[in-house]
Amino acid sequence: MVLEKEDLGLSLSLNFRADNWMSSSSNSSLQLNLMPSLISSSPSWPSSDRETRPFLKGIDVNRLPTAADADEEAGVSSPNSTISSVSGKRSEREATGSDELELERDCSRGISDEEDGDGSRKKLRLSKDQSAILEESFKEHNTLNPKQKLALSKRLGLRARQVEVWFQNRRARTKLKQTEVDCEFLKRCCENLTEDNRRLQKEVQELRALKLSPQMYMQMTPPTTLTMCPSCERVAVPPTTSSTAQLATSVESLPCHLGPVQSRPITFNPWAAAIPHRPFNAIRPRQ
DNA sequence: GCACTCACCAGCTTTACATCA
DNA sequence: ACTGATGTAAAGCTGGTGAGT
Repeated sequence: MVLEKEDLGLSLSLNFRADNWMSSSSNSSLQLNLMPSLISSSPSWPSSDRETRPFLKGIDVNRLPTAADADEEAGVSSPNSTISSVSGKRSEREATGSDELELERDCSRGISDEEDGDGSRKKLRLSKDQSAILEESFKEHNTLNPKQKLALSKRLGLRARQVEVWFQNRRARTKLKQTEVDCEFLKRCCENLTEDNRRLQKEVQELRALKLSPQMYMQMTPPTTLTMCPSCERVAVPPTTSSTAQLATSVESLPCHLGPVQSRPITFNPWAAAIPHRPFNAIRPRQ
């Protein structure tokens, strides 16, 4: 069975406003929708398929939490993290070799009396319903507080650690997808700029050719300079003749309420127009 | 203020499993 | 039917950070 990305409920959309891309305070413009469009389509395995799979020979990895799991949920929700978090002290802690620590570690690995004890790691495959519920929960909030984690783990019949891991991996997948979208977008920006560059180079060549014939040069319409009234933010209508004098007086004819104003040329930044603000709504900022 | 512990997270890796040629 | 390559997702490992003591 091959699952396409659509099967995972991942959908992408590129929506951006060209005028606010560079603004750090702008709204999210490049939207990435990684939420399940169809909850029922998200799981890796159909439940019927799952029932026939041979991979659960040893233990039922979807078993309800055991007493050890209950201990975990009661406070040691992330035993592996707990160990690893004390990065500098890890060796110290392991050197102590306390029974509690070993038990805790075993719990985190899913090792229990029910397992065959050969050290092999049995892989959990979430059921269709479990995946759907997790996706639904992720859609609401991509991180879980301990209370939510506990409630979800009980609802799903999983260990809190399993729910935690699922959310971590899900965030990672979301971010990876976001990166792919960003790369694709930047690639297109690059292509557009290359095309612009080619067009402008051609224009420069043409202008240089015109410069060689002064008669034509004098007949040319002067370069348009847009001006803006600083008070009302309106753009002045550019002069339609080639008269330099009229061009010079165009500032005074601005639609301004405050009398003579200074002109303000409008600058156009192709990057500002082309590159939308990079959204990361789905990604929670690091603590 | 400082040291320590704890919980959580991101990033990367490993591993089990499914699928396909 | 078997097998190796490959993709995917669950889980492990490591280091960083903030909060609490």
